[in-house]
Amino acid sequence: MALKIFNTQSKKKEEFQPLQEGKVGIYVCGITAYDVCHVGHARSAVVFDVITRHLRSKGWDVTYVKNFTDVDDKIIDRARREKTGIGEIAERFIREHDRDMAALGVLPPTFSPRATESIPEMIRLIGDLIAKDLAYPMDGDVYYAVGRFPGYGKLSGRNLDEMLSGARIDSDKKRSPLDFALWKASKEGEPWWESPWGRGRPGWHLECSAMSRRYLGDTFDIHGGGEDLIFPHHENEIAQSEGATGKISVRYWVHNGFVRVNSEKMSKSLGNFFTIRDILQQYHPEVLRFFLLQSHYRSPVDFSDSALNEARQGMNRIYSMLKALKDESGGNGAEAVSAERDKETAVQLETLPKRFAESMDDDFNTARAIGHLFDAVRMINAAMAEKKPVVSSGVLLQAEKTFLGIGDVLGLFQQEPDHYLRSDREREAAKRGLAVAEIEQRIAERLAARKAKAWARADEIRNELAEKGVLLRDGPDATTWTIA
RNA sequence: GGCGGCAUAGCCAAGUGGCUAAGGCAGCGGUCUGCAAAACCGUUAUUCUCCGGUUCAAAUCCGGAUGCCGCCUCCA
Repeated sequence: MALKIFNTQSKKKEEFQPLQEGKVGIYVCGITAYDVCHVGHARSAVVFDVITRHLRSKGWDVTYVKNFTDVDDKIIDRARREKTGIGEIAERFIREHDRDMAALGVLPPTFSPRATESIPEMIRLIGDLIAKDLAYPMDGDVYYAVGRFPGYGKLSGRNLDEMLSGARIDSDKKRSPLDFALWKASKEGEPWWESPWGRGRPGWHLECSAMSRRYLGDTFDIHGGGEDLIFPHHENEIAQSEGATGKISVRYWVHNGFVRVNSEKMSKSLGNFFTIRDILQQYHPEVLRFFLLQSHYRSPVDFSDSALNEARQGMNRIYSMLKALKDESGGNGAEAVSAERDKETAVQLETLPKRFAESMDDDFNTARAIGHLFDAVRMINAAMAEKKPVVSSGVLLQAEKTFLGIGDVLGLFQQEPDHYLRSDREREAAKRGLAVAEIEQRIAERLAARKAKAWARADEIRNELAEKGVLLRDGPDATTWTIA
C-alpha cells in the first residue's frame, strides 16, 4: 500500500517515497518555551505523534526531530518580569511541556534539540548566506535579502510584489520591509553569543533551518507544524536552507489545522485557550486524543466541553466492548461452537487492520480509520450478544489483539479496560461533587432491596441516583454504574 | 486591501465524478430486562449553503452569490 501525503507546497496529495530506502526523517516545529502548552499545541503534538507512529508501523526507521526555541523575545520578557534568567524560564517550560506530552501519551521524539545548542551551525549558515549575497549585515544585525531568493513565496503561494504593496515598515535598517532578521544585535540585558557581526542572538526562523539540517541533513522527507507557521516561518526556512545549500530542503510539507473555540482560533493572544493540564484534570488523556483524531488533521476542530463529552462517550463505548471481550474470554465463551457469526466476525477482524492502514495511508485519515473501528465494535458486540456463545476464544483473542495493535498507532486503548472505565466514573463523579463511596453504598442498598424483590424501594434509589447523573446497569451478579 | 481555506442530518464528522452519502453523539420504535440501563435490530440527509454551467452521470469539476474562518505581526 502506498502512502499518500498532502503536500502544502503542491496543494496535492502525493505518493510518499522516502529519500532513503527504509528511512524517514521528519522535523516538526516545537514550542517556544515561555509558557505552558494549550490544546492547540496538543493537537500538533498528537497529530505528528500519530503520523510518526503510523510511519513506524509501516516498517520505516523514523528519525523524528522536534525542537525547542529557548531564546526569544517572549522568553526574555518573561525572565525580566520574573527577575530570573532566560535559561531558568526555558528550562522550566521545557519540563512542563515534557510533562504534558507524557501525560498525553505522546512518544518522545528521537531528538529534541534546543536552539541554543546549535549557535555555531547558525552562524555558519549566516556566513554562507552572506557569501552568496542572500544576506547582509547592518549595524550588528544580519538580514535576509528576500528579493534575492527566486523561490520566495513558493510554499505559501504569495508573490513578492503583492506582499511589498501591503507591507509595513517596521525597521529602517532593512533594505526591504520583507527582509527578516537572521541575527539580532543584543541589546542591554539580553543574552548574547559572539559572532563575526558582533554580540547577538539568532533570529527565530534561522533556528529551525540550522537544527533540521544538523539532525536530518540538507534534504529530508517531512517537515511539519501548525498551519500558522506556513508564512512567514516556513517560507523563510526554505529561503535560508535552500539559499545556503542550493538543494531542496523539504520534500513534503505537512501542516495541521487549528483548534478553535467558538469558531475562533485558540491562541495565547486571543486569550481563549485551555491549557492541556486543565483539560486533563477533567478528561482522560485518551479522550482528548480521541477527540483530536476524530477529525482529519488538516480540518479545523471546534473545542468545547460538549464536544469532549461526546468523545468521552465514544471512548466509553470502545472500552466497554474491550471489557466485555475480556470478561467473555475468561468466561464460558471459551470453547464455543464455530457458528456463522463466528466466521463472519473473524473475517471482519482479519480485514480491519488492512482497512485501518488504508485509511491512514490516505493522508493520515484518522477520522475514517476510527469509523472502521466502530464498525468492528458493533460486530463484536453483536457476536457477543447472541444467546449462545457463538464466538470462539480464538476470535475473541483476535479482536482484542487487533484493537490493541491499532491502538498502538493511535495512542489509544492503552489502559486496562476495567481501570479506564473506573477512572472515568471516578473523574466524572468528582466533577459533580459526588462521593464514590456514597454512590456504591446506595447501590449496595438497592441490590439488597432487589434481592428481596422490593422493586419500589430499588427504583426509588435508582431514580435518586439518576437525578445526580448516575446511571445504573444491572448485570447477572453485580450492578455497575456510569455517569451520563 | 492581498492571498488561501471551509460550508454534508438536531450536533460532530468521513466521503472529492457513477455501487444503498461511513462513523460517533443525541432522538425514536423494537428485542432483552421485575422495570430500566448497556448491548443488539430497525429508524432519523430522495440529498450535500444558494444560483447557474460542464457531463450520459456531480456533494464531488467550472463560474457566481452568501456565510464563516485563517495567513499577511508573535503564534501549533
